[in-house]
Amino acid sequence: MLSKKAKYALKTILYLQDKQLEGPIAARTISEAEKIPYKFLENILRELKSHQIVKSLRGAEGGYLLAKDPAQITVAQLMRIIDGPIALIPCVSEKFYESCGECSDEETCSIRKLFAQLRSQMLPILDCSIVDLSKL
Amino acid sequence: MLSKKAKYALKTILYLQDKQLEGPIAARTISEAEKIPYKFLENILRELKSHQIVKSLRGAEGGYLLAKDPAQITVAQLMRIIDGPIALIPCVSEKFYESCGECSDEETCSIRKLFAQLRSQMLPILDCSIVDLSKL
DNA sequence: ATAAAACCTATAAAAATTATAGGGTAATTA
DNA sequence: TAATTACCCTATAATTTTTATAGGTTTTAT
Repeated sequence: MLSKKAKYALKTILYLQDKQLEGPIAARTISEAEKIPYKFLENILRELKSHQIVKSLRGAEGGYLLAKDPAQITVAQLMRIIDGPIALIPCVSEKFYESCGECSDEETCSIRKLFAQLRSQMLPILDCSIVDLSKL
Repeated sequence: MLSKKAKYALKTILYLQDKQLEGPIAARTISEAEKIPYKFLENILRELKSHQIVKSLRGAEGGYLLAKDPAQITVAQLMRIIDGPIALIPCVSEKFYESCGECSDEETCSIRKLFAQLRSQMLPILDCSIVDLSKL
């Protein structure tokens, strides 16, 4: 399941995309519009900023903006930043690979093959850009 | 990510499938062979039994057996029993539907459409029977 | 100057996951 | 029939992860 945090992040990005022309949007504004706890949202925004998904302007009249063309921002990117791997077991994760430890032989592990297959089917769907979301 | 518990359950079922001809297998045996904490395994086996995945024989020489043709047992079934929904958000789950609460309009929610699509792509892969796992 | 807002670190609270404890009950075998 | 084996069940503890809050610092526009 997606974490609440990841949902918040998605909503935040969708909101910023929507209000792109209005200049920087304050975290407080997003918090109220999307009913996200303000301080929690700040943490999320900081993570998104550190991954160059959003940028920010400080001081009065400051706020957040998308850091790049929304067509370049995908759901998979956001999920990875907030929740980590897309894959359901770590030993088939591309970006967050870890040995399961438990299975003795990774090559012949039958569970592994299934989840590798699953991951590669999931990926193209999640690589959907946030602008294309509304066109589904 | 799959929970450790779900991995344990998968391993257990695979183990039982392998040892099918040897009659009932004691939880202790599975626990030692697969390095699953014994008491934790008992809990898992009880859940699997309540869902008619395994059956049990009590007393000395007792143990667990698959309750049905392994061709009829799928990875998706096991995941649902142990971890709940396959879907990544509850409002697109078939067996565990719940309103997200957060989005005002489920019909037009753009996130929802993506995850509905994702779920329907995941399902056929996870509906793989445990006997077919080794044939991948 | 003042107010608004991002920035940052730490901590707390809640929930979920993982694991253990301790006894009860049924069946087998000696 | 007594002892042993192993499933059955409920409760609780320990750990980890998730969610949320607290309290400040720094920056900037007015």
